[in-house]
Amino acid sequence: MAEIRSPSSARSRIVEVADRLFYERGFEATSFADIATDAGLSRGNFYYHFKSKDEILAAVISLRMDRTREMLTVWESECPEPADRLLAFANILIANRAKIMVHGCPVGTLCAELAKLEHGAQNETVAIFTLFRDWLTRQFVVLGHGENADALAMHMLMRSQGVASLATAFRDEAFIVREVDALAAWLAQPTL
Amino acid sequence: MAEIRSPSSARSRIVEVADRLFYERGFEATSFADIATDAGLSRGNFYYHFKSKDEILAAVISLRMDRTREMLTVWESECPEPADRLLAFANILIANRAKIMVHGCPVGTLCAELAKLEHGAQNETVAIFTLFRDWLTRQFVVLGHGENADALAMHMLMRSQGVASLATAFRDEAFIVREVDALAAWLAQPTL
DNA sequence: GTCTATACCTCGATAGAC
DNA sequence: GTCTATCGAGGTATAGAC
Repeated sequence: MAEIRSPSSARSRIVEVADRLFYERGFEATSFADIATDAGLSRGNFYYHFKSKDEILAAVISLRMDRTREMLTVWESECPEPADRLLAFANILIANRAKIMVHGCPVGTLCAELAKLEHGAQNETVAIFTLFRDWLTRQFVVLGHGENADALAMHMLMRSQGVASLATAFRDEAFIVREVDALAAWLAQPTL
Repeated sequence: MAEIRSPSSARSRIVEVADRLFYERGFEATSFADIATDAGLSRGNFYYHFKSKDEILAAVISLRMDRTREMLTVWESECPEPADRLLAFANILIANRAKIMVHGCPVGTLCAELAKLEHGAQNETVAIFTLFRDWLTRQFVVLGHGENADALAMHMLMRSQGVASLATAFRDEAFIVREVDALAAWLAQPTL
């Protein structure tokens, strides 16, 4: 049976391609022509779906927000124990190490780029960080670290960002594994 | 007495301005016109000093290399104890917190941008990281951690990168101070 | 060494035929 | 909904007068 496309398939295809290219090449370095080519559209037809580049950026950030929420929900259902949930977070670095060694963390690098561009959408990107932050905080609260749960969450986020940054610089897989192990060890007795 | 300019003063002025703009706005987002304007030159005269944007980038990276070497030398002469030298490194985050909260780490953000652009100069930027890495390693060796001195050095670099990344995202000064304190505490008994 | 003028390209964005 | 054609702005880079 022939494939039936929903009316928004072109739109979602654009967002998917933009999401990938913004990650791989950066927001500014990605042109409409790049996205249109990879999405199989003409440049002109592009503006039927998005009126500006900022609109595409907003859609991409929204997509990443949704996927992050989904991922956190999956971890919650798959890991009844908060300790295992925190380990699941740490293991993103292992699971995505190939891409991280080439393009860094999707959230961190976009946030840094938008900060330098003084782009208003930086706030929306930070909101993805906040999603992680609040979720991590809740796990630390359940573990009995209510007092400084948020500081511990920020510490975990910080280490994941640091590992991603140096992984991109040195492309050292052993470093990533070593630091994830160290993070897991820290999780056994988290202090600040 | 009138100011006497060395023949390379225009050149060094360009590099200084480019260094600042590449940090504040990013490499790609900075145009020749931007640099020329801030350096007080016409666009045309620009190419008398630099034949291409990549040449300016190379000069900027070289400048940062020199300044990093100089900084490390100063720390060595000001701090006889390796422990104090490591603290001096950690304190860059405090000293530069205002700029870091807006533009991130100069080395880390440039390295991430060049990685996405697949720019050959990424290797030269990583060399600045290596300068820090080797210097930190030497301090840990003197402190008796010869076995995993390099891993400890990478861990310190990693944490400074992570702090810079989240500092840019959340613009939280208290977070920086807290994490530098935590890093100092870790330095008292560094483990991985 | 410094300037103006300009070539040539790609960018984001628009108009209008189909 | 998709296309081609095109605009104006801004990018890198060059030529040539002074």
